[in-house]
Amino acid sequence: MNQYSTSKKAPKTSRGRQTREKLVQAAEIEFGERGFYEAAISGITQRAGVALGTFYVYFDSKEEIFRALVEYMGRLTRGWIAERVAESPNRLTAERRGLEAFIDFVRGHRNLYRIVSEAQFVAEDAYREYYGAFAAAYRDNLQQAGERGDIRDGNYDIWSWALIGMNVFVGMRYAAWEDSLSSAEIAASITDLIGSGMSRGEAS
Amino acid sequence: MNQYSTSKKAPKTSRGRQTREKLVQAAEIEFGERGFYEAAISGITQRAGVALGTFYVYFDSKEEIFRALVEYMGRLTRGWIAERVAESPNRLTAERRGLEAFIDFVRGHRNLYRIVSEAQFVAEDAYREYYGAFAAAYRDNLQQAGERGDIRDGNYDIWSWALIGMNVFVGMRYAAWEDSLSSAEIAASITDLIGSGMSRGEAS
DNA sequence: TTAGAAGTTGAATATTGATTCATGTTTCAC
DNA sequence: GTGAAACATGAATCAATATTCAACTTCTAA
Repeated sequence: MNQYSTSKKAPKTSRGRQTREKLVQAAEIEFGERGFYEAAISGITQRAGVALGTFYVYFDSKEEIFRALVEYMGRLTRGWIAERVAESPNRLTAERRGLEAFIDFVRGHRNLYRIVSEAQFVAEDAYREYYGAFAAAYRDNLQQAGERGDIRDGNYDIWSWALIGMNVFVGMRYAAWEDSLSSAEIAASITDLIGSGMSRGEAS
Repeated sequence: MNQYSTSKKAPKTSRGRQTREKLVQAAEIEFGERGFYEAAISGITQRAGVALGTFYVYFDSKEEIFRALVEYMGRLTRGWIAERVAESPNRLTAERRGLEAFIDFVRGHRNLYRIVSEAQFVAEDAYREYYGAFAAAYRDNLQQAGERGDIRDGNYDIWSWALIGMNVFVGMRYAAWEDSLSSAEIAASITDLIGSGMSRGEAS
């Protein structure tokens, strides 16, 4: 299983791989700006600088390139975050760095939200896999942190989804929609919340 | 400003209001099942039991009824939650009840997610208003709880979006996608997380 | 050098469904 | 009882674009 997953149309030469890559990157812009249905294949091929027919050399349909794009964005995002979270001294620091990285990523890929959330209709399985992959990785990290005694016990499955949701919504509001606050400020505020909770310490 | 907002086509009689209401409810199903673009006006009118042309008596376009639907769902959701959160003894209890109510709501309106998130492309302003209204209400609640000394200080704006994100994602995963866990269980796990945080209590 | 595999081209096809509109029906104030 | 406003109807229009395809070009192994 490679990055071309199930397609019968995988490129065989490096020239072909380049063209396919150009198409996927053009699709990021076209789908991001116009949404799946308003996006035109001709828009993608124009942006990629190839002829309309070339599209069908590499993809069977509009839906197929969209799926490929969602997977591509997922790999890109997870890779970017994993790199910047690596070797954090503890889970809370990893959370902070992860959110910072995510916000920075969104600021460089404004179309991420539109693309990913449209996958819900266009390719629901791709959508579930997208977040499922994040959740699985998150859960493992929490598990390990729990075993190290780094964090409290809890239902880490549920926690993972909750933490992803926080990241996604904070990213949407403060990175995709507006960027007056620095990623560090935002991440600090969130880390404070999930580190100590919102209750006052009186009961303990 | 009423629920028909800017439309020039507001119904004038109760017969008209009924027909319009039937159309919006049919739209919830049609848009929810097929998504905005695959949804057909004829599908909406058939479900509502009226003729195709009747649609244009009440709405100028497919987009307009979609906007109306998003607003309608927002009012419905907020109303439902507010009712079940009212008169909670403290903020954490309110959080728990709110999430429980939300999960139950989603289980009765499986199409909520598809509709709301598709609004991102179809009617971005309606989408922002949808979550903006939630966030504003949330922020006010946190503010009041903070003033009462019920919760710690923090950036309540950011916290609001984080908490909404948690609710949305947990609801998606455990209510829209799967419902093996009870809303009470889920809410308890989340309340635990946001109440006390994930750090162990050693430092304090 | 060359065959054929891989890649490229863009005009033509074919389907789909949103919106219009001319006509018919119901309601009700007077 | 009547006229007008409100409401309801569904066949016809029309624009948009995903996909196909037959011809052409580039590359590479032997």
